[in-house]
Amino acid sequence: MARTGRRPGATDTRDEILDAARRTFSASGYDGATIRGIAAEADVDPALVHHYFGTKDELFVTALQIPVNPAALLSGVIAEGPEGLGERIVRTMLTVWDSNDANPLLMLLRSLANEQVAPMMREFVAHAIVRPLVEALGTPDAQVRATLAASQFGGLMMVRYVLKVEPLASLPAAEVARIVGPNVQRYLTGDLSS
Amino acid sequence: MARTGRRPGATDTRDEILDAARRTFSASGYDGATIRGIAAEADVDPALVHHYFGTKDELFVTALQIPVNPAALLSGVIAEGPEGLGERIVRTMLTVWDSNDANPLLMLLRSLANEQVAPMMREFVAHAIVRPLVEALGTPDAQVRATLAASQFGGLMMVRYVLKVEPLASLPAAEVARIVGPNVQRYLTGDLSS
DNA sequence: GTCTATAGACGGATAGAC
DNA sequence: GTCTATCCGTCTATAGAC
Repeated sequence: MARTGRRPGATDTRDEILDAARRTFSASGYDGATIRGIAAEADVDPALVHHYFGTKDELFVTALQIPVNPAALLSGVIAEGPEGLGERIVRTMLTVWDSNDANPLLMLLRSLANEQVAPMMREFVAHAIVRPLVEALGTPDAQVRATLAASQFGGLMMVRYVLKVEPLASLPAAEVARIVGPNVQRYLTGDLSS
Repeated sequence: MARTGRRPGATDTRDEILDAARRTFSASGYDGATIRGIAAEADVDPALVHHYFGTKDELFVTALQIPVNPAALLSGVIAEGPEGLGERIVRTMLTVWDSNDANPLLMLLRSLANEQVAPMMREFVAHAIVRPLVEALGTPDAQVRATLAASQFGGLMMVRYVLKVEPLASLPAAEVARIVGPNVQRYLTGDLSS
């Protein structure tokens, strides 16, 4: 099955453009990325990009189709049974993504991140969310705990207010708080090694 | 303190532009929002926007300065003590944001969300993350549980890979999995009413 | 304070030569 | 298959009249 080396008789310009597109979309976001920029990154003419992939939107969608199917990966992890599932999922996700930037979900997330807004966002999270929590906790591991809590806050807002995934988007605030609260509490004051 | 009605002798065009900017940035994202669009929303000439706020970037920053200081809000919640802090924070956040769209953090988040990418993202989360989990769980509340897990995944990716907030961005995958795993596990198979 | 007019730049997309 | 040339639209930003 291994297919090493360059196949003779065919150029791989198309794949090079695709790779360049993935890198550029991930780095600059969908809006920030330009056809011209992608072409420069791939060292080809901008017209070639259109020639192979049509519109910018089609290129983006094509760039999302990646060999490694994340759903299949997830299914594999699930198949090992419910015990310790949470830890296995997180470890698998992070391990894959730490080592592999060409990842569709990561590319999607980074494509969301506008270059000018992302730094403001980090600033905001650090100052308005993490810092007050760190001061309130006052423990050596406060920074980790506060950041973990922030990750849950951020994900909740993402799912509820931006992506509006049901049923979480429509659940009453009090009910969500009742369910999510204990998890945040564990991050802040609970035993993290258990 | 109440200030009802329009004050005589001064126009409030500036505030109207600012409000329009907040609405537009929240709805369309930073890139998607245009000075022209904001001006139209405020029913004024585009040049006026520049006149009052300078560049688009300055307008964005100004729009972020909101009367309600989220850090102060958070401090108030923290001051009530560590017991039940997690639930109180989540409830306070959601309650404020459910009723008030003119919120800086929410505006930042939505400004991240490109109009073309956000739907793809929702699709991806629903199909590649939530659906496999729902099928694996097979319980009536599987949808809620899977969405909650997705919220933690998303927040983690946001903090670790997009915003790169330390120390969470540099922690080894295995350690993050050990810490975050139990929280995900609770969402998937734990008792949500406790 | 408000608007008209426009400069100036950029990016997506296409036609067509080679 | 690849590139040149270019059209066309959109945007920010400014100068200046009223």
